[in-house]
Amino acid sequence: MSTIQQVAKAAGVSVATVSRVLNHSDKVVDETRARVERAIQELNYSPNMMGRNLRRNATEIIMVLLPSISNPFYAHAVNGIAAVANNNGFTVTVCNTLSDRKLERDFLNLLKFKLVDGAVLMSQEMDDCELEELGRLYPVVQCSEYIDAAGVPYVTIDNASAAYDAVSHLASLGHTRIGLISSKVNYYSAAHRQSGYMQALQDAGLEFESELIKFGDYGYGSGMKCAEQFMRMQNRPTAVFAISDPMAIGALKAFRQKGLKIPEDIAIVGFDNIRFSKMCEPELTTIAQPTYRMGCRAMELLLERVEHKQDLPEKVIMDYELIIRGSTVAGS
Amino acid sequence: MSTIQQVAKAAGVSVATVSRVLNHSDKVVDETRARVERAIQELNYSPNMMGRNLRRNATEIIMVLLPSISNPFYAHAVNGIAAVANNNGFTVTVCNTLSDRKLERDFLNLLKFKLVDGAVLMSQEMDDCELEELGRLYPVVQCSEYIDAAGVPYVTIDNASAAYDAVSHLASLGHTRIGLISSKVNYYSAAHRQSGYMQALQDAGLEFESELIKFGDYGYGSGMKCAEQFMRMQNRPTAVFAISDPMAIGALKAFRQKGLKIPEDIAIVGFDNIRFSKMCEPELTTIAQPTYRMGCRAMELLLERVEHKQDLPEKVIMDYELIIRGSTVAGS
DNA sequence: ATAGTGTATGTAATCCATTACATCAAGGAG
DNA sequence: CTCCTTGATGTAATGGATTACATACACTAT
Repeated sequence: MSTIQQVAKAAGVSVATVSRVLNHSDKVVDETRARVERAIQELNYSPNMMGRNLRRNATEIIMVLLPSISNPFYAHAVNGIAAVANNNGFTVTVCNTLSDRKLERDFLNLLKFKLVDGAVLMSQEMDDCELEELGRLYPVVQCSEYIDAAGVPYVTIDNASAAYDAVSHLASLGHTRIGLISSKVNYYSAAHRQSGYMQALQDAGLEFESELIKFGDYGYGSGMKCAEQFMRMQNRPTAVFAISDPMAIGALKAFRQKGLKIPEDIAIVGFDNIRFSKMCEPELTTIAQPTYRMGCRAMELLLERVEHKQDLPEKVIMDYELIIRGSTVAGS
Repeated sequence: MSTIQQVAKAAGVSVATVSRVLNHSDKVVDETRARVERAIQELNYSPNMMGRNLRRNATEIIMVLLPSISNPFYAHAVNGIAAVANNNGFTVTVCNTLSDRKLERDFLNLLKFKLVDGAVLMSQEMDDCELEELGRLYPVVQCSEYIDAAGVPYVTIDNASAAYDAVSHLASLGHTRIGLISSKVNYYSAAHRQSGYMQALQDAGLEFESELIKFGDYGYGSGMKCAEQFMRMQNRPTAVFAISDPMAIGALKAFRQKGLKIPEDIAIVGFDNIRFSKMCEPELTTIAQPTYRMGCRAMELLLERVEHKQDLPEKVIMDYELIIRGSTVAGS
């Protein structure tokens, strides 16, 4: 590996001149520039980023923190984040916390240690206080999952309203016992979706019973288990809203295995519109978030913070869409 | 942000002593160490990694390069990679190339620029020569998708043999016209699976016809399109082997939409055993790769290269498993 | 001819932590 | 009592690039 010193010597100029050729480009006479560029070629030189970063105190790397890359929901958001980042000369790196506090902390240390310039948080294990401090010290934004109180900008949808629409859709189809498959993990989005569910029941004049809520972990398997619990009830629901597509699909699968017909015997609504929601049978009615655009928007907010050190705690609420398919209305 | 100098001054010692407290721990008397640690606490100091990395010429960060985080197949491998890496004090970062050569190059520059210590390649856009050079210059290993000729270590399964088993399974069920859904992208794994398919046909005494091969892009949608092509044939196959699960599931969906019964009218085998393969109807017969363990093994190889600069081009072939489910044998 | 202006380039400080080598004190051997 | 060893700590060079400031030169205006 050659250094800037070697290039300077080879070109017969000072390191400052080489640096000028590499960067600002101003005030270097053509002939000198040519000599330097030739030397760079010959030595196959490329600047050592550690040296540069140390001096500049910036890396132009952005980190995306998410709990599990195996959840396809995140993929589109990451693509949106990356698109905007790349357009602005930043590189994006994905860090998989596995919902582990210690791992999450390790990754966040990359911010502290200045190894990344900023972070997009797609879900966090930390509490409001920690997040609030993090937001004060470093450029971070939240995307999709968020904590409002922490003064950290976020991009999200109105989860309560989306859940309200999903459940109202079921109610409008005549269902009077509507189950909820929620999450035992205590995410705010889950709480909001749950309160949207409650509100929709109330507005439809339906009775709420605690038995109607089961708790999963966002995965297929847990959806199946919740469905089995529903089927063991004497007075089982005729419709179920699951706060994630994999849980909805797991439930759908379990119901069908027991011989129930979807949507005749039981209707199902999911959340997130993952690709597979169109592949299962019947296709799944679900809420679509504009994940790609949410990622883009989140990255734009982050860029403002990284570049201009602006720290208005912006809040962006994006539109969602209820996509009606065969799991609630036969033949659609 | 405080520096080591400030800590040294606050503790009334030299920077060397502070550094010793931070690192080797040898030869620092207890009382001094206590003073330094108190100063570190008070100043809320943590070492600047850029300075450290510049000096040490290492970052303890490992990069995983993959074409698309939305393909669930990669997630498990990444988890395996991360597990081993974390156990050894390394941080793992995932870089999403979107199969874009330029993006891939940008990410690989992180190696050149010393911003990461090594890389696990899960699929590459570059040609044999570029890969060979990359392997000579930096610690890299291949996982799953690989190029043999480049002298870069790899962990994989025997793709030809796996495809052979899949197709032989179909032949043993009595199918005589067996279609293949392959990839138009020119990955070696696709070529190997295709040659396993050919070999199995030959060994089963079946005729090959070029019409029996259709080409997709690994995704659901392309699987559906291929299935539609098959259905337009006068003499359509009674069984199909797809080299990815999403394509298999897409095909399954398309066949069912046309009223075909699976597996009675047409049997389907996929590849990768993604989670959905158990969620679709009927469940999908597929080849399972030990993805998590492959990730672990790849990371172990990489660690040898990163730490001991060992450069034997090791080749690890792992076992796969044919998982027989309802898409080929009713009721299983 | 002289002062003044502007442009191209060089010198050296700087970012922060690590580490080879230097120093100093204390204790042991002769 | 002197010399040597050992252990603890300090001094300063080092890694590579950036950049404020200095210098040198050419050219214009008077």
